[in-house]
Amino acid sequence: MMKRAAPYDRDTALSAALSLFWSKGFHATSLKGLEAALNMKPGSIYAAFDSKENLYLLALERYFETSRSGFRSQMAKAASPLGGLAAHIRSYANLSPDAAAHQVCMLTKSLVDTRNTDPVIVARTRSYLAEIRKEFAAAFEQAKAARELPADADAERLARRFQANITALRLELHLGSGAGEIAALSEDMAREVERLRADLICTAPDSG
Amino acid sequence: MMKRAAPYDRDTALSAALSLFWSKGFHATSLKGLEAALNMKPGSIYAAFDSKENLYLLALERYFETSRSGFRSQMAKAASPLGGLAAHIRSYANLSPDAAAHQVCMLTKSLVDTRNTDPVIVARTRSYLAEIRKEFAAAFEQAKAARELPADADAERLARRFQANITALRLELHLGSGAGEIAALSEDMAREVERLRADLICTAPDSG
DNA sequence: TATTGTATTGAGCGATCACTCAATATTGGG
DNA sequence: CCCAATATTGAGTGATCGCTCAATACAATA
Repeated sequence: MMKRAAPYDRDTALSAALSLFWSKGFHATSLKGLEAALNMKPGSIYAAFDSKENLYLLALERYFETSRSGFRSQMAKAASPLGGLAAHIRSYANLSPDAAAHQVCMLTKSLVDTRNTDPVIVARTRSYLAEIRKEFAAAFEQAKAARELPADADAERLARRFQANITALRLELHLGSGAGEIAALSEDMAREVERLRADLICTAPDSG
Repeated sequence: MMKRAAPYDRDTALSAALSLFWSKGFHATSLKGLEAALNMKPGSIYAAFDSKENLYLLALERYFETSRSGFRSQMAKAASPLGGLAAHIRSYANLSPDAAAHQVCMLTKSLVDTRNTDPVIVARTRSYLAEIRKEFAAAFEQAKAARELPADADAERLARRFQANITALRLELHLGSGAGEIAALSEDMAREVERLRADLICTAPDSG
């Protein structure tokens, strides 16, 4: 006796759920909205995903996996680690306007939305943010190995700073600032990364 | 015929409302929660504040006024404009742990929470963020006037960058990172401001 | 102190919330 | 072609949502 095949596509459904949660946040997303977005009746949703919270967690996981693998493939294409990190920042400034409005980091949104209301989601969000930061730190370590960075550079610290920059840039996109302002901001951030190169030195000149 | 005096303190009530909205966000804050926080019955709340949305807007206004005047008095105490801006950043790293957990910028939270659900709140939030940025830009202009910055420095651009840094730093506080990590991040940001000083030059040395 | 205008009260409104489950539809195996 | 196993359905659950309003308590005048 074989199981009946599921007539819904789990990946499509999760993708639709992610899109809605990303847009409205956890609390402002209703089951009614999810029913419409997933094209599923409440019973099917609960049979497939157990609860609204669990569906959110699954969508968040999907977001995390997609983000991380996207970053990895961007880095694989880069000429150098630091070049890849700078290019990653600049890539946010080149998004189409409609894609740009979408662009708060889902993890940031998740953290802000549920920080004092849903400990389970917060814990998961924290760990994904840490995973992404580890990814950044690994890239800075590669830069050290490639002698792009001095051997005593603190990869963890640079990674946290880098992640803070990305977060702020994406919030600015979410805010809907003009393309020129976004370009200037991302350029400032990208150059901050490039200025770390070991062959550049900052000095205080002699006074007078 | 005189009016009966209101037995509730409007300032105390707004402060309590702000605290609750700040903690939970607009959507996750219920009237029941507000009744408890303000110690008012639903009828009184609606007589005094019209609607949940309007109460939120009033609390947000209060937050904005407090933030701006706090920044202004910090700057008034500073030895120099750039010094004041750097000190402002460092001040976030010196908060007590319980105050730190509270510390997402309410405007950031407001933007993320209501971006696709409440246009009225979003519009007000945008304008407050712009007002704060104008405050930062004015400080950078003062730095130019005091010859701390070169005359061709772009105050608007520096202000946007500064605001992005503050936003990211406060998100990191909200995330609950360790005191050491927060201190390192804020130090990186504060030094970025100080490095703008006109008497520091970055050069690329001769190769070899 | 009686009157009058206003502030406060809180039960309860219809709508919507997340969610359930008995009934039904659909499938592959025998 | 029928049956057993599973997926889907959607009306309906109790709880809670934001909010209202007739009733009540109160303070200032006359």
